[in-house]
Amino acid sequence: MAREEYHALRRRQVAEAVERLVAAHGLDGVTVAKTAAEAGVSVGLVQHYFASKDDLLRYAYTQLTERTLARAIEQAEELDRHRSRIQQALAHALAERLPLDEPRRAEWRVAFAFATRAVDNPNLAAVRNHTEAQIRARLAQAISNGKKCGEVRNHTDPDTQASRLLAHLDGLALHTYLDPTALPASAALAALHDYLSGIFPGRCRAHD
Amino acid sequence: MAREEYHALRRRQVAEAVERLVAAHGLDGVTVAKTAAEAGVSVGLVQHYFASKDDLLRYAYTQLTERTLARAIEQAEELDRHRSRIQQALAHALAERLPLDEPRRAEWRVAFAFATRAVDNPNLAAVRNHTEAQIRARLAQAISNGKKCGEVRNHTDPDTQASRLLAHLDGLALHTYLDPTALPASAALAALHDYLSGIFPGRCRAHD
DNA sequence: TTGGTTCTAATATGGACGTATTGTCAACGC
DNA sequence: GCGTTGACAATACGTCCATATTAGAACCAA
Repeated sequence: MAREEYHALRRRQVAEAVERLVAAHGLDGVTVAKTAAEAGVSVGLVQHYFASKDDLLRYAYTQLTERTLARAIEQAEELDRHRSRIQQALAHALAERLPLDEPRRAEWRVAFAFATRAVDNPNLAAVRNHTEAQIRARLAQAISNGKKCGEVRNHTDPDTQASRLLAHLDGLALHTYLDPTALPASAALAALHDYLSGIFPGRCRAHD
Repeated sequence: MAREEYHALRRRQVAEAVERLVAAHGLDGVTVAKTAAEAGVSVGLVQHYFASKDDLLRYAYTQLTERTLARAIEQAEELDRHRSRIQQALAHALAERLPLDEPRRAEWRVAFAFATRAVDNPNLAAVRNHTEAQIRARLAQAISNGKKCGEVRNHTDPDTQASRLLAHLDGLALHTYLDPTALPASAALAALHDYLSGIFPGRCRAHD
C-alpha cells in the first residue's frame, strides 16, 4: 500500500471512532484519549495523524457529510434511472436525512451535534455550509426540472422552495429526534410527503 | 422581604447570569465559577442556592421557557383582543421564536443550546417536552378555532397540523440561525407566513 | 553500517473544572 | 447570653483533559 493511502486509511479509522463516540455519548463525550481507545490505538498515534482535536473533529465531520451527501445523490440517481417522478425520488433521498430508525437516528445525532457546534466553530461551519449549499443547489435543480416537466407550477421559485424544503425537513428531523412521542417517525415521513406534494402538485407530462 | 422571596430572587439572579453566559459563549462556556463572576457573587453562593451544576442549568432553562411561553401567550391574547384574524395572531406569536434580530437571536441561541443538551439530559428533556406540549396544545386549539370560524378547512386535523407547524417553524429558525446567508431572517418570516396561509386559506365568517 | 525520517507508544505537564471543606458572621430562639 | 442555624466566602481537592515531551521501532537512503 502506498504511504499516502496508508495515511488516509489511518485517519479514517480514527475518524470512525469519533463517530461512534458521538453517537454513543454526544460530542461532549469525545476526548482524545477515548477516541484512541475506541480506535484501538494510542493517544500518540492520534496526535501523529491530527494536529489538534479541532482538526480531528473537522475531519470526522467532513467525512460524515461527504458520505451522506454521496448516498443521497446515489439514491436520487438510482430513482432517476427508473424514471420515477421527481417528487418520489426526492422523497426517498430526503427521507435518508430523517431519524426514522436507529441507524439513521444515530447518524442524525452525529450530524446534528456537529452542526450545532458549528455555530461557535468557524472550521466546522465552513464544512457544514459547503455541504448544505450543495444540497440546496441540487434541490433547486430538481424543482427546476420539475417545472420543465410539468410537476411543478410555473411561478414556483426553485431557490426559495429549496431553502424552505430543507428547513422543513430539518425541522421535522429535529422534532422527531428530540421528542418522538410528540412527532413519531411515521408522522414526520407523512409530513414530508405532504409538503413535497405541495411543491409538486402536477404530473410529469413526458419522459424524454 | 420574606425569606422565601429572597431565596427565589437570588436563584433568579444567578439563573440570569447563566443565560447571559450561554448567549455569549454557548452552554459549554458555562462554568460555576464564571456564573458566579457574571452574577457578581462567590462560588459558594451559587453552591448554596443550587445543589449541583445540573440543578442550576435545569432551573435556568425552566426560567427561560416559562418566560418565553408567557410572552407568546400574551402576544396571542393581545391580538385576540383586537379581533385580528387567527392567522395574523399566530404569525406574530410564532415570529417571536425566530431569530429575526440580535435579541431574539440570543434568546433562540440559549433555548436551542438547552434543547440540544436535553437529548442527553433527561432533566432538561422533561422541561422541554413539557413546554412544547403546552405550545402544541395551544396551536391545535387555535387551528381548531379557525375551523369553527371558517379560516381553516374542515378536513384539517388540528393536532397534526400543529405538530407540523411547530416543526416547520423550528426548521426555519434553525436554518436562519445556522446560516443566515442561506436563509435570511426576512426569508424565514416570509416562509412562515406562506406556510400559515396554507393552513388558514379562508376568511373568518364572523366574530362572535 | 550509519543516519535520518516516519510511525507509534508511554508518560509528563499544566490548566480547568465541579464539588467538598472549612471558616466567618449575623440573626434568632431559648 | 448562648448555642444553633442559615447565608455567604475562600480555598482545597481530586479528576479529567489537550497537548508536549521523550523514547523506541521500523524503514529507507547514503
